[in-house]
Amino acid sequence: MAKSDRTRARLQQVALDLIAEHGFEATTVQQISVAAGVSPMTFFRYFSTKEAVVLNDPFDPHIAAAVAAQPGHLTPLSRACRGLRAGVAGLYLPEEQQVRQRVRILAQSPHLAAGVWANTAATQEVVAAALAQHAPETDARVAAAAVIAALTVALLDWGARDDEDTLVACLRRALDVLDPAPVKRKRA
Amino acid sequence: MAKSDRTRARLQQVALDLIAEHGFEATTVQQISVAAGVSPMTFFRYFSTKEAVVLNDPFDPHIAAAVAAQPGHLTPLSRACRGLRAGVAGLYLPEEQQVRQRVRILAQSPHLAAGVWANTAATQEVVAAALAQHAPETDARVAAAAVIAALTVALLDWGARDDEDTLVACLRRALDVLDPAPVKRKRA
DNA sequence: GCAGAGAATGTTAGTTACTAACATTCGAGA
DNA sequence: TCTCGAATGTTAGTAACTAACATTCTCTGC
Repeated sequence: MAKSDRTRARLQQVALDLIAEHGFEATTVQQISVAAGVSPMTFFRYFSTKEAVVLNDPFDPHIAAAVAAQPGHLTPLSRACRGLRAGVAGLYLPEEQQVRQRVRILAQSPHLAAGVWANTAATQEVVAAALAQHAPETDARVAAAAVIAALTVALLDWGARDDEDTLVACLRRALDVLDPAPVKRKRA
Repeated sequence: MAKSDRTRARLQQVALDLIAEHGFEATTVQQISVAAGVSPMTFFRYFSTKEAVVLNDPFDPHIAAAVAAQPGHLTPLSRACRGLRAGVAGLYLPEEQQVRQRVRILAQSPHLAAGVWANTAATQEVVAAALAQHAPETDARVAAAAVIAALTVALLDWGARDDEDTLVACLRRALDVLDPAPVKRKRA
């Protein structure tokens, strides 16, 4: 592992610990850098903004393919939901508890929650592009935004709770709210 | 009109002009204040952040009542959409062109677009609360978020375009994407 | 018209996020 | 060991905000 990777990991770990303890706004970049034994400048070389250290999009653009693969005769919303369901199903989360810890931080600061939404812009675009093959562009954008918003809210909600619910199940339920057709036929 | 109202209006007008011309990031609070003949401190007394001068939520919390009035046997998504449709129908926009000018500014900066979403938090909550009477809370939140996201994207999309489309028609179409049942029966 | 009260604004001096330009050290391979 | 490039530091600056306090307006009652 290169030195830079270690520094980045150390910065992020220290940042998450401090923020979890004192809150996002109350934690300064200076504190983080000092605690990581590094100068503030170095922090910004690894994370372009303070938000970036805690924000990282769990949605993978590869789901666009899954969306595009859905049959074109469905409504844009259904296509998006079914595609996302397929994408979510393949989600591999090695350390769910650590993910939850981070999401918890996000859920607590409205400022960060807005950042999460902004961070999904790329995902929204690819989903919208996939939908636009069979629907007007505006409709595609609207459907994509609705689905991603639903997943985002479900994610934050999951982070705020403290039960045994699994993230994947939670996301699936969110999709069911928008597209209530999880019919699993044994055979057509 | 009190002096404070005039100052606020002047600051906002000057800010919108400058931002429309040079962009949001490129316009400093200092420039705005000077152009308005006032000190930067005064700017912040009227607008808590630079964003606030351009951000103001067009969604009125009174729509919560319309949502709550929808029949409980429908799915949360349908209830939300039908409620919002009723709310949007009663939308009165005196100066649609000025609204569009402002929305155009919002649509151009990703940072501001995220702010718009954050600004809808209050509306989301009241819609979710109205839905929660007949659905699990998480489902209610998810449906509310999806619907508001759809309207937000439709709003920004409308601002980015330059056609003769009216905002209300645009919002209605967005709702149709999520709840394709605008059936207008003559008589039951 | 005028005095006083309270609102509106200014000044000063900070803190924090972030950037640019340039100097320095560190680490791995020749 | 030398050397080159990566990693980091330093310095100096800009811009968004904030707090505390001083000043100037503006309206109201006399």
